[in-house]
Amino acid sequence: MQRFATRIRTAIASATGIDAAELRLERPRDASLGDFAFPCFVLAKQLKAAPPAIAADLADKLNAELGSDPSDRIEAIATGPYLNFKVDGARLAEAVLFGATTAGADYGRTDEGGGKNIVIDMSSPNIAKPMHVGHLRSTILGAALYRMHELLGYRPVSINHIGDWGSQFGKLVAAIDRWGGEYDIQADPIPALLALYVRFHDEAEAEPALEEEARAAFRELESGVDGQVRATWRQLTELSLAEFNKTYERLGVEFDLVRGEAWYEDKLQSTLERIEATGVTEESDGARIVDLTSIRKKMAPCLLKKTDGTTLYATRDMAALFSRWDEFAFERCLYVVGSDQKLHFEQLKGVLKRMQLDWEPRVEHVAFGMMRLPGGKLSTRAGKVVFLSDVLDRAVEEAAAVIADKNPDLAASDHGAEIAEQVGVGAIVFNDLKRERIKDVVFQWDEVLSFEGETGPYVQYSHARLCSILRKAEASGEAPGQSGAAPDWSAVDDARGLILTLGRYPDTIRTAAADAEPSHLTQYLLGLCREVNSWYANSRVLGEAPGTTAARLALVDAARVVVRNGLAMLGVAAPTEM
RNA sequence: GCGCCCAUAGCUCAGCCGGAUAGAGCACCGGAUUUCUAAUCCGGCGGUCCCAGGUUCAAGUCCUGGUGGGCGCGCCA
Repeated sequence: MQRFATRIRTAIASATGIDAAELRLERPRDASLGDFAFPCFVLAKQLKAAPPAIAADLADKLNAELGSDPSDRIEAIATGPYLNFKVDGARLAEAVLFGATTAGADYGRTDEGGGKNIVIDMSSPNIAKPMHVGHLRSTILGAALYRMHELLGYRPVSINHIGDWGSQFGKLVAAIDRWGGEYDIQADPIPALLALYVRFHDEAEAEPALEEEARAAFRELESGVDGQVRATWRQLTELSLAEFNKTYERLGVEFDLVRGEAWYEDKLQSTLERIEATGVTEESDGARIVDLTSIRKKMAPCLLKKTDGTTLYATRDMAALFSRWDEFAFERCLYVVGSDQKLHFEQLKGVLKRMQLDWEPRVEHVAFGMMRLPGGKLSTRAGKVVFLSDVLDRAVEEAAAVIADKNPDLAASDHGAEIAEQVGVGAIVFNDLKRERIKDVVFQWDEVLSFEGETGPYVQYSHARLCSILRKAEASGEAPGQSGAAPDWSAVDDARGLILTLGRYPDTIRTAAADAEPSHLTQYLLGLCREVNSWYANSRVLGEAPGTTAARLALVDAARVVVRNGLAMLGVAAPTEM
């Protein structure tokens, strides 16, 4: 695939004198026009001629060169101001289809990352609070970016920056001291802790002494004393992590490092000194700040130390950032965090800029839009949340019902439950990665539980159908290894667009990773499946002339590989039947 | 008040860092199954690409100014 584009580019380059690297080939609006397109407008000024004339002229010149090898011919066709190129169909099919199937799970793998580190800060739930639908986005966006970078030869490092520090732990400890006995924290920790947290806020309004107890508890925690408070904190952390892990397992997500804010506790002092040493800090209203108005007019300063000398969120994040740079010398450090924290990351980067650290551009805030309910914002304290586990459970239930309806034999078999899990969870994950990450989303049950149209199950179903054809080919003795027939590539002439799409998979991964935008991949998969389904609705694969069947099976197999790989990148299972 | 982000079909969204006639899904209407799984496919309906200027051979895409919505704005995280 790449080969054809390169040949075209070098040919244009030698005919026009333009650097081949600067030439960008497009996709013709209408696939019947050709496989690649080059608009000639850009040459008009230089050659002092009208674009259509240039196109016609270039077509003649290029055909002489690109057509020289009759067995690997590329045809140049001038269409108005455009120069379109049509690759030899058999060559294209062979190169793309065999390329994908022989590479298999490694299709699209490159070493362009050179083993460079990509730090991905993702998920980051808060201890003692439930994971809700809002946490899903960070987790699966981060996981998808992880897999894509890995495929491109980078060495990703995922870090779960658990929210395990801060004044809210004082509140929790105080609440447990008071009413802990009334709740069964061990049995079902998260709801119990949530209830305690909510109760603290309710009762603290009437009883201010509670706030003081909370502050005292947090002071003890911060002091480093290994007493009762710390023991409680440690226990809370362990219980919560065990709960989170259940969800991570269902989502197929793992972390290289689980480092909460507390992990950076002993690095705060050195971090402050490091920043102070560059002379960018100053005193303001008794607090220690870094002024950022030189970065952007009226930008709020970064607060590093409160009046009372204690540290803040930004201080701890700066400590984390330096720690990560020192440890990994990352090529990119991706913060997969909601767009509501945009300013916070601009401030962190602003401090790096003022310190004149040249690696500042490598720190990127991969912001995503807010999840809201039809009634308004999510709020843990107000109880306006949709628990992630409930969403997954309901989706799996729904999937089981659909399978029982559409495929009763499968539902009754050993793996019926397993496939329901894969389809249900897949629907949720795919749905969340479907749109551009920056867009806000309103959580709607009927939308996330939809299995038709542009959904995860649609893609999974397409994959299952392809697998089914391959299974049947095996049974009838028509599979490639069995029949031994040479593919007659003219039998897939009607699938040109589809073949080109398959060839574009590696590039899709590349741009999705570069833009930190997995939706490029979900959209690609939806388009690919639409093309595949449409194609085989009209083209019979099995039982045709051996050469025809061989060629079409090659297409089916390549499509199967690409869909399966793409889903794997997203963390969505690809069942072979459903 | 200030800053950042978003705005494309009734609804939810694509639109390949400026190119050819703006595309899907849902919903609605109609059609396809003795055929490799109908979670599918085919057709129809549906557009002042928020508004006004500007840049350009070319603007949904870039710039400026508005409008509407979201988010944020010094001792919370």
